[in-house]
Amino acid sequence: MSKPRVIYWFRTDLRLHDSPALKVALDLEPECLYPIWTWDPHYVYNARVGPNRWQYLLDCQNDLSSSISKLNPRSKLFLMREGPTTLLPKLFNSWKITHLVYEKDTDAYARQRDIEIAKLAHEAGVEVVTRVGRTLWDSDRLVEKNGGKATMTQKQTIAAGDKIGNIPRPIPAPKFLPDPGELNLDFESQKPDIDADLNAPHRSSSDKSYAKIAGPNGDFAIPTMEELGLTPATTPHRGGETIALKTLAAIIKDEKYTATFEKPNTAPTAFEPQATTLLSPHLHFGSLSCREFYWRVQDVVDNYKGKASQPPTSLTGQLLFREMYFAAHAKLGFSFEQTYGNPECKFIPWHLPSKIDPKSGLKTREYIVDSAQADEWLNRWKYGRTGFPWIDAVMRQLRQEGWIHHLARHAVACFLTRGGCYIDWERGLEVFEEWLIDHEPACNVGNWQWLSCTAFFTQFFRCYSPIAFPQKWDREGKFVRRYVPELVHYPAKYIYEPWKAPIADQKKAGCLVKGDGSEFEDGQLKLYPKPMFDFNERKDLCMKGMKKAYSVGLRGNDPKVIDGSWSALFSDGDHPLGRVEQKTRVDVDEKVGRDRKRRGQGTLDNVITKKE
DNA sequence: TGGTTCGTTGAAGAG
DNA sequence: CCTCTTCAACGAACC
Repeated sequence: MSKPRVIYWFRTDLRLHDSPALKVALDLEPECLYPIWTWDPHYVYNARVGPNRWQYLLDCQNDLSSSISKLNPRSKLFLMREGPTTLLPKLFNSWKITHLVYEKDTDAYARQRDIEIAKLAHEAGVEVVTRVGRTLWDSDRLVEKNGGKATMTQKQTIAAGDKIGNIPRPIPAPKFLPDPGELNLDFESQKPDIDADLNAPHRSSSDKSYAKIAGPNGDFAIPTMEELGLTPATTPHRGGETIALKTLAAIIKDEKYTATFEKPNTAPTAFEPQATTLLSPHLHFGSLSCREFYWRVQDVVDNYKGKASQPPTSLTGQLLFREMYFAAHAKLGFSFEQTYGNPECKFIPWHLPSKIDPKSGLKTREYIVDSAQADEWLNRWKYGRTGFPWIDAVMRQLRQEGWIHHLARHAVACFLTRGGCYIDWERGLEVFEEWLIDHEPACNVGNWQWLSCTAFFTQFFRCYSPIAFPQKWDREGKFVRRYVPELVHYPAKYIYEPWKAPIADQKKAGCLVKGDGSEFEDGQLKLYPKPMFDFNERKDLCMKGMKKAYSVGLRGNDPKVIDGSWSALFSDGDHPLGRVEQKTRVDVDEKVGRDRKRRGQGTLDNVITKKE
C-alpha cells in the first residue's frame, strides 16, 4: 500500500511546538509532507489589517519557515499566492495528495471557509484531518456542555470545561519532518475577484499579492512588505515562535510575577516594559500554543509557596476569557459580531450604527451617519485628537505600536461608547481590527460588547474618567508625555487636563491648547486640541441614555430592532445627541446611499485623508 | 477590572 | 493633659 501524501495547511498555528494537528499529520507517516500557506483573499482585502499586523504575520511565517528548514533543509513554509478554495483542489491533483491536515479554526468566517474546503477535498477523494489546538477546550464542546447556550460568564465557561475534562498537556515539537514532494504547478493560477480593498489606505505602492503564484522568484518565498505594496510597519513588537517561547520563558522565570499576576493591578500606563506579558499577538497567530502557556504558568502556580492569584484576574484567568469568547462565537456565528440579530446583545440606539444588508441580516462595511458631530468625534478618537491626553496617548500608541494595555482598551472603548461619544461599539471594533497586532475576532467583539455594556457586562454606571483613572496609575503623566510629545513640558498638575493651564503656563510649556487637532503649530508654539466636549456633561447624558435603553430592554434579535420600529420607544430627550430619525431598514439603506454620495465614498479614511 | 460624594474614624499637631 | 482642628483613609451609597 502506498504511503500518504500530506498537505499540512498552516493558518493561525504558526509554530512547531504543541501542535496536535501537525502531530497527527506526522503520525500518518507520510511519504511526503507539504507545509503550505495560501494567501486568503478574505484576509488580504476584506479584513482590516494595518502594516503592523502584516509585518507581525510575515515575521511569524519567516520564523516558522526557518524552523522547518532546520529540521529538514529540503523543506520550508511554501507560500502560495492564491485563495485556498481555488488553489487546494488543483494542488490535490498536481501533487497527488491523499490527506489535508489543519488545525481547527475558530472564527465565523474561517469555520465557513473550512467547511467549503472540506467539501472540495471530499470531492477530490482527499481525506481531511483536523485537530483542536487553538483553544484549551474545543469551543463546540464547551457550548454543548453549557447546555447548548453561548458562554456569557467565566463561571459558565469553567463549569463547562470541567465537564469536558482536564486540559491536555502540551506536546513537544517534532524532531524531524518528511521531505516535501515535487513542487510542480502544472495549472493556471486564479486571481481573486476584488470588489474593494479595505487595506488600500495602507498601501504605498501597487499591490502584487497575487501577481505570481510562487512569488516573484518562483521559489514560494514569504512575501515582503514591499511585495504586498504596504507602507512600513512602525511597531517595535516582532512576531515568531522563537521570540514567543523566549518571552514565555522570561515570564515563567519570575515566579512571583507569574503566580501573583492580577490583571486589574497591572498599570495601563506602563511602557518599556509594559505591565502585562504581551503574549497576545503570539496567541493570535499561533506562534505560541495556549496550552503551552497555560501549563507552564499552572506549574509555577502549583509550586508557588506564597498565595497565588486566581481566575479571573490571574494569568490563566486571561486565557479563560479567551475560551469564553471563542465559545460564544462558535455558538452565535456571524451574529456574534454585531448587535443586529444577536439574542445576547442589549439594544442601545448608538450613533453611527452599521448598515445592515437586508438579505443576509449581517452588517456591511458602511455605517449610517445619523450625526455629523458623532462622525467627527469618531475621527478625532481614532487619530488621537480628542483633546483628552490620556485617550489620545492610548490611541496614538495603538496606531504606532499595535498594542495597548487591556485597561487602556477599557478606557478608550468606554469613552467612545457609553462613557462619552455614545457611538456604536461596532465602529470602535473596526479601528481595533485595523490596528491591533493581536486582533482576535472573538476577543475583540467580546471585549467591545463588554465595555459598551452591550453584553457580558451591565454596570454602565461604572465609567472610566479620562482624568482620574490614569492619575491613579501615573500621577506624573509619563505615559502621556511619551505618546503625546507636544505636552512633554506641561506640569503634572495639568497633564491630564491641559485646557485648565493658564495661557502663561501653556506658552512656557511650548504648546497652546487650541483648535480641533487639524493644525499642529502656531508660530513657534505647538498646538494640542481643546477637549472635544465637557466630559462630565457627556458622561451624564450617556448614562441617562443607557438607563433608558436598559429600561426599554430590547435585544438585538427583537422584531422591533429587526424592522426599525424600536425608535418609537425612544423620545427626543432619551438620546444624547438628539433624536435619531425613525427609519425602517429600507429607508436607512437609502439614507446611506445619500450620505455616500455627499461625502465621496463616505468612509472614515477618506475624511481623514482630506485632513492630513 | 469606576468615580464622586459624603459620612465616620482616628492620628497628629497646635494651643 | 485636655480640647479643638485638620486631614488622610476608608467605606457606603449613589450615579
